[in-house]
Amino acid sequence: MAGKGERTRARIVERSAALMNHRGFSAASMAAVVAAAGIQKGGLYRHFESREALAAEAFEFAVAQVRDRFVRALEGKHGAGAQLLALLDAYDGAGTDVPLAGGCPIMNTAIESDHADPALHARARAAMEGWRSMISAIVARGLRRGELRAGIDVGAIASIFIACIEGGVMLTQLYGDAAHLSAALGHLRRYVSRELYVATASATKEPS
Amino acid sequence: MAGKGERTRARIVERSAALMNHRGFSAASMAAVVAAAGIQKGGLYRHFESREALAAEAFEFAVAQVRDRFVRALEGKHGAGAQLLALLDAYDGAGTDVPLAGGCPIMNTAIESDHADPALHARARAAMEGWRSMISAIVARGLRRGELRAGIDVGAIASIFIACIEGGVMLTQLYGDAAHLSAALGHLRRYVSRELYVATASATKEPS
DNA sequence: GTAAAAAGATACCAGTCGGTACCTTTTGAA
DNA sequence: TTCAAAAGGTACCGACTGGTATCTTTTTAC
Repeated sequence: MAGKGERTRARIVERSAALMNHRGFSAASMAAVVAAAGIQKGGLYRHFESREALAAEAFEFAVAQVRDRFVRALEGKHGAGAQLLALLDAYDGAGTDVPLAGGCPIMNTAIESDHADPALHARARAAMEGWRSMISAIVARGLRRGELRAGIDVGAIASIFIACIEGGVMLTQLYGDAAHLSAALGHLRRYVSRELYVATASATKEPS
Repeated sequence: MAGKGERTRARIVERSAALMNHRGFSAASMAAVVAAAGIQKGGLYRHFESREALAAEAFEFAVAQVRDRFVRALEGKHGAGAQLLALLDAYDGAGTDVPLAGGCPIMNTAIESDHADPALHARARAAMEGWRSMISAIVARGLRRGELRAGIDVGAIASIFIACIEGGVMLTQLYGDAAHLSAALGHLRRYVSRELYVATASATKEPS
């Protein structure tokens, strides 16, 4: 049965993550949270020490949801080029899916918490670091295997990828038009195939 | 003398713009605003109908400050390539300058107001549209004059530019490290010179 | 210099914020 | 079936929110 309390607690985190990614992990009021979670305040505070603690868990949940999406997208992909392209493909149509419905939780929180909530800001930084290291690892491995052009800056490429993607997500959220994210993703695909690739197309098929 | 009231009003807008670009145009409290402006609430509300009206003016002021920076950067530059590169150059060291100290006000507001403040969201969209049309106009003129490669998508290039820049600004704000924005700007510079340019280097020097 | 008008300060308002004490209901092991 | 523990609901708290009525001070035209 897993215990009713645990199920309720999980439901609160899920609903809070969705609500707070839209309204802001700092900005969303407890009144809105309890309404979305289908519970009263007295009941909610039995499961969480404070609003801050709930916001932290909801943020980590939202980040994990997005991360899982991209980890799944990498399954079965072995070449660095194929993995980078798989990450980009994973964004197509992601704008309307649950995890990314309110935009990227890391970017949202990075901007919302800047100069306002140091604890949340640190969480956003840590989450972004995970996202960066995921891309950096792919690029670094591709470099070691000679699949990607030698001499490129691993950290800079991670920054370029994330900057372009996050900016595209922001524009698509702002205009309600997926064309902006598509343009950014298309640009990165061309960047990968024209500037980073050194191996032939077969490199995307043969592992190691 | 310009009237003491007008000077006070201008001071309130300036200080509010700086404060709200850090704390959020929706999130910053009136208590913080009046403290930053050096005035009491009763005095402030003589100049502004409501908090919302002040936030709107502060936002437009912040946007105008940033826009002016880039309009100035374009002065004397005539070729499309030179203008695009001048825009990118204008970002170097801009992270610590007053207008961009809290990040791009358009992006900040786009994310903060999403699903929370429709009026502010519309202002962010309008401001972004101005930013987009500035870049689109440069690219379109470059196309007409044969300076840029034919067949490129003007709107898509504007999206790519803004996405990459805004994402770079966000990363630099998040980490407090200008390297991320520099990587994004360097990427766009290479993109302009390798993918967009069709004319020789002389095209950057001879107007029309 | 004077007096009216503009500008600013003080002190308050109702409503909402996050949070909690306390009571009722539900759960689940014996 | 029983009953203690867990879970949830109700009603409240002080602090803070945006906003305003009212009084005092400063500015400015004459």
